[in-house]
Amino acid sequence: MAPVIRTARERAREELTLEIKREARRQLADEGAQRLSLRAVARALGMASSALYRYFPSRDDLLTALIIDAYNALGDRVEEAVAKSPADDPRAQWRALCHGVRDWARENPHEYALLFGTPVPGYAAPQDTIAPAARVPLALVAVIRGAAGRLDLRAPVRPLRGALAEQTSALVAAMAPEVSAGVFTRGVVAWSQLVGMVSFELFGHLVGSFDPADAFFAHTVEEMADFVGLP
Amino acid sequence: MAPVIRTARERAREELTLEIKREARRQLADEGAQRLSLRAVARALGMASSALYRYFPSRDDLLTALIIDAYNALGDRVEEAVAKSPADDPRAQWRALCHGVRDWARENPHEYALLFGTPVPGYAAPQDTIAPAARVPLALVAVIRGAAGRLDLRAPVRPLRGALAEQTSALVAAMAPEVSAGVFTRGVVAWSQLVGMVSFELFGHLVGSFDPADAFFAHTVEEMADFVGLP
DNA sequence: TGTACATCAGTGAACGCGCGTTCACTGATGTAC
DNA sequence: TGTACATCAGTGAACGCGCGTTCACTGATGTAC
Repeated sequence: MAPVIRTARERAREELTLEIKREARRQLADEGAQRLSLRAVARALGMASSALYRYFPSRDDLLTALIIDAYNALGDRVEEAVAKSPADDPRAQWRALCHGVRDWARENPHEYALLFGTPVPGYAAPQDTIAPAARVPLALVAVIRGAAGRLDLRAPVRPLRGALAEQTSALVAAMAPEVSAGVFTRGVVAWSQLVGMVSFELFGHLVGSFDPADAFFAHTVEEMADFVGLP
Repeated sequence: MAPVIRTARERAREELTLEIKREARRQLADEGAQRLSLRAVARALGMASSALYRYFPSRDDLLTALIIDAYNALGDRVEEAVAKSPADDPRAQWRALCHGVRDWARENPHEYALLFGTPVPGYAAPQDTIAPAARVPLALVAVIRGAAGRLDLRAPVRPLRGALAEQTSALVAAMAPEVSAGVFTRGVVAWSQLVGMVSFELFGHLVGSFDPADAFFAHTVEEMADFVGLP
């Protein structure tokens, strides 16, 4: 019963939804998330502001859509970068992942801030954001899994105790059974270091010390690869 | 000629300046920086909103004052925590520093976000914020300097090349001449990791994995102490 | 294929709100003689 | 010590702006017979 060919209405709706998001993304890139306004988007598109409510029930829903799109844009970029690296070279893959995150962040600073900066006040991330948000962490886990069995840990991992041992073993069992719990936590440490470093750069905390940050970034990526034990 | 005893006017001005900041800080804690409004502060204090302009020339100046106060509050907390640790135990000092940052951040999440989250759009940090902002990094450098000569690097530091070697040697010469350039960069890596990890926790990126984060945090602090080579 | 009705996109006015900042003013505090 | 003048804090009205959201409506598109 459902027609394969979309009706004019359906096509128009899909296109306008995309155009609204595109315009909103443009304003986000210009001004940042907190200055994003439905009325300004409607104005730029030449529509009445009330018309947007046919497409997004509220400003927060538009924001959610932008967040999901941003996570997916970052995920696409990173997955592609990793896939282009040699399949048997975890260190090259890790390098690609890190530079993918940084390059995307520098090209889209406000979208990066929307994902990893201060949460928008009063906004609660709905379930739909979880899967897109997990893409880069999952890519990182995949890189480490690909190196399982040939990891080279120069500094021994400290044993995990108590609550941490439980949290980690649940995650390892579900995501990376061939990786040791200690190495898995090192991966999480490396991931938080990566985001911390990119945030430092974009949010201006390296001005006067390691700015420009290219050399520091490249060096740290290698150091953290060592830390995780990637061959 | 300048009187030692302040006039009533001067005392009133100092007190009201403090009260304005106190109220602003309260609203910051409740709602976050972007919802902070001069009019709401004035309302809470029972004054006309125009009266605040006798104390702060604009909203941005009030924000700057809050940022400086927040950096100093964090700096006080961390310096005190480090000072309370055994003078000859760099690892204990590092531990105190890290937990000081995290505890303060959890107690003052919106102030932490003001310092380390998304920069307020249109706001440019003036010179006055630089020194307060440097306090925790300087405390970290002091911890590493105190360990100079007895560092225990299990994984060798990669050599610094080109621009990074230059940036680092300038900083090391000015701040920590007894520390090697490689270890100095590891300190910066540890600092960015610390902020990344605290941001992950406060901004909700550990929900569903390492939340609650106490055990993960404590473990990572030790791992990063190893990474920097603290005895 | 043509008609009658239902669905839906988009409009424009309005509600109710809050904001930062300016300005002419009043009245209290401080200063110089 | 008392007076005349200058300084300053605080007021209240106003400017000019923007926002999210609702609602009754018109007119085009889609659907069932």
